[in-house]
Amino acid sequence: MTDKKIFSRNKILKELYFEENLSCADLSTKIDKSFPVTAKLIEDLIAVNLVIETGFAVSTGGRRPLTYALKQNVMYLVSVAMDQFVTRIVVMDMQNNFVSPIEKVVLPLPDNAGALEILKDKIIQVIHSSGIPKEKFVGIGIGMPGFVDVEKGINYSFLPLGNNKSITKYIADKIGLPVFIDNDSSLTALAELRFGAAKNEKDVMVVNIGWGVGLGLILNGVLFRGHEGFAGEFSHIPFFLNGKLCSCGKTGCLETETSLLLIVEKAKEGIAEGRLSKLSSLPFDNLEVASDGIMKAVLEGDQFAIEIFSKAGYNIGKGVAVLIHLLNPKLIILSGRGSSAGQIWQAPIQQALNEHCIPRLYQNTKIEISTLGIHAELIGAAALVMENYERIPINKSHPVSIKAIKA
Amino acid sequence: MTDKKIFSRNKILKELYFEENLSCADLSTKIDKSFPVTAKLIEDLIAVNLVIETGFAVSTGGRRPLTYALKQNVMYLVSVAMDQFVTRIVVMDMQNNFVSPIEKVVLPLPDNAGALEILKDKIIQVIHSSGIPKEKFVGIGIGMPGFVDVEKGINYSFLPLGNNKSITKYIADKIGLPVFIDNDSSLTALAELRFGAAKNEKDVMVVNIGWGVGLGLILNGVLFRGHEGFAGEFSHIPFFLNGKLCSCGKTGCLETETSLLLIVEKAKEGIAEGRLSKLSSLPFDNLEVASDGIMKAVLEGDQFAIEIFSKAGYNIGKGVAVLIHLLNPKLIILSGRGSSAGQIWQAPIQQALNEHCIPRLYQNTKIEISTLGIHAELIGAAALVMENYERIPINKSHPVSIKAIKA
DNA sequence: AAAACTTCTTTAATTATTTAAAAAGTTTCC
DNA sequence: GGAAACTTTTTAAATAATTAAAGAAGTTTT
Repeated sequence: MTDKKIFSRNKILKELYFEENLSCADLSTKIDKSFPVTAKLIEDLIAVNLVIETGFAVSTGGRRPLTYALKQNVMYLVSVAMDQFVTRIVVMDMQNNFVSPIEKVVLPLPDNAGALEILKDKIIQVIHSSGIPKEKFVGIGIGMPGFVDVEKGINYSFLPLGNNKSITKYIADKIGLPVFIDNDSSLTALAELRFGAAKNEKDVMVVNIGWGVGLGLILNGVLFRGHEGFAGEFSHIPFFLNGKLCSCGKTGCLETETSLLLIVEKAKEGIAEGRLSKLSSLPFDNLEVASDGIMKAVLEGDQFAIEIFSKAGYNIGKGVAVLIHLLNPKLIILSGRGSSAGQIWQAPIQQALNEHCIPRLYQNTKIEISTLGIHAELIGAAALVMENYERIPINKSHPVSIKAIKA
Repeated sequence: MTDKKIFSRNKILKELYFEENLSCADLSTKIDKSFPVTAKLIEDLIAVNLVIETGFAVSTGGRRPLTYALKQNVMYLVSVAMDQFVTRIVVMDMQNNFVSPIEKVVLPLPDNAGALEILKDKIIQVIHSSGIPKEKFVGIGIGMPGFVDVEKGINYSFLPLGNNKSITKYIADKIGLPVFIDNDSSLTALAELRFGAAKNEKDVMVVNIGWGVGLGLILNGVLFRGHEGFAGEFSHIPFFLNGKLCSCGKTGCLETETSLLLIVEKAKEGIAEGRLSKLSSLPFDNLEVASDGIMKAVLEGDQFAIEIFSKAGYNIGKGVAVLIHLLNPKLIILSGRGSSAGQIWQAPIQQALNEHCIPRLYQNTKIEISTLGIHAELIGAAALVMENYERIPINKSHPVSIKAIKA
């Protein structure tokens, strides 16, 4: 089988990962090959047990097409979602299921020279304890905060490795699987684009509400990363004249007035000042538990919690107004950890848009809360590997590949 | 000749418009066809006198390639650049030369029901007085302010035509040539992308300093227009808490603190307050003359004029800081009318970036002043037609096309 | 100064795509 | 209610494109 054919074959597998049950006609247009070529490739893939027929799709006015899907239990992925404090690792299958328990590791990233090695060891551990043979893994996808160069596999903010060495190469060498990294907000957006509310949409902003306020940009139907891969630094746009010092060293950044970190802080302050609220019993030193607790209180109607969220939401909305003016998106998705607070975001954001947007511009822009929520980054990390699937070099020791090549 | 061949043939003409003197190998990759196919098409184009050989290019280490270019005096374009007050019309050839005098028409757009008809008549007049037979015109490109839907050919802000009828269709029907419209800032960016400082760049922001502050976005190497085509509304992002009412009805928009309109106003105020300056003799009721005069004074070192520009520049810079955070561009080009003030913009903008940008982000972002300047929009309007050249339906009465089809 | 290496051009062989036709299914209209 | 008209998928034959190979022209290296 020629390199080109393998490339097309892998593109079919990739398309079937992103969308189950595609017909030969669908695949033909998606991989940009003619029907005969596509049909032949599918036949081969069925012969080597990577793809199966899944019956007929409903007719759209003509003959019903045969549909195909990836065979189960043949290929797996490792997904890693990191934030500044906690790292989650999980094994996923090609049907987007978690097939191992989500391993949660407390792994603070700032000023942590050993973080990368711990990360590597934990990934190995998760692979081992999954009981799945390593040959069945396609690759490892990792989402992380900071300035990430996707191509070079470097994070300029965290996980230092000396001399700008490649994180992906480091882990790939140690574990023996292809590794891909990206910024956490980009992966959140990728998850939404491929499996969430942004599916099949062209221009979508995914606001990743977490300890900061990240932004993943889907422009012209693809993830936009910018010249050096640093696009989406929503958190640090100069936006307020509040004089508040930001973690980045500047003042007045967007995140000085909105983020889950700020919300936890405000809650802590309020409780200290004696506000009556369900929040009074929260352990404010544990950020994850505290922020989850506040969001739970919001859903239960706690006045104080809602008040804090409304203020933060209004400020996010003002930032979103800037996005709408500059990029005229069709949809804005609120995703990430903070999306657990649900519809509470809608009202204050809409209020901000009413005040700060030209009507013509936001009239046709929807705001939606992610249904992927906290899992978005993990799903995005898996998707990242598969985005690059056709580019993964054929590893001779890779049974999955070998079987297919023999055909 | 099949439709597909005509499509590829037109793509060659298009590529030769955007870049003179391309080799067959260059064209082959650019139109995404094999060498034999491309060679055949070029042969045909030479046979019908649309393309000529232009000798050999310098060797890049091997055999010197034969280069080709568009034949002169065979095809022409009409370019129109509108702002809210003045409209410019000119005939251009395929070598980007103005081949007629630039016709300047005072044509105020706000609340002007008859503007479209005047525009149409003026275009006809320019075509006639150019003395070039209509069959030699490929099409008409028009840049205009406002919310423009490029596909539908509608401007939601100006040039009303009732019932959302298409401006392009209206003019095309009356004149008998294909018409394309776009937002003025988008065309400025297109000109920079194709013929200016953004040539061959991937991620560039073109800041169009005029009566407002427009923005043309080049993302992933192509002009980005957004979901409905309204992207780039830089002027009206909510950015200041100055309480100043903007023309859009909101307060605190970027353009309330920076734009040529504001600069003229500030100059007028200053002079009225008795500031000593070369500006005292300017006719402030004539915006064009006044703003040109102030920019001239800047270049001549007038203190007061420089002071005004520095403040405006700082505020643009603060806005640019937002762009850099969100989109991580490689290059920012200051274009449009205001670029005549030249390098004076650099210092205050850099100052703003120093204060409001994360160093890592703006370190590798350049700021440049456009060399296309005031002509950018006209050049962009011509480029707009040629961008769509392969899509222009073959008009049977079009000698240029007929000659080629016969082959 | 000749050999080795690049790059462009041409021709021939291979490969892929297009097109036409058949098969299977849905909707419409008399 | 059932045949006709319309859709869409699939198959097979015709057409067109790409690729590979070989030759030509020029540059760089040894």
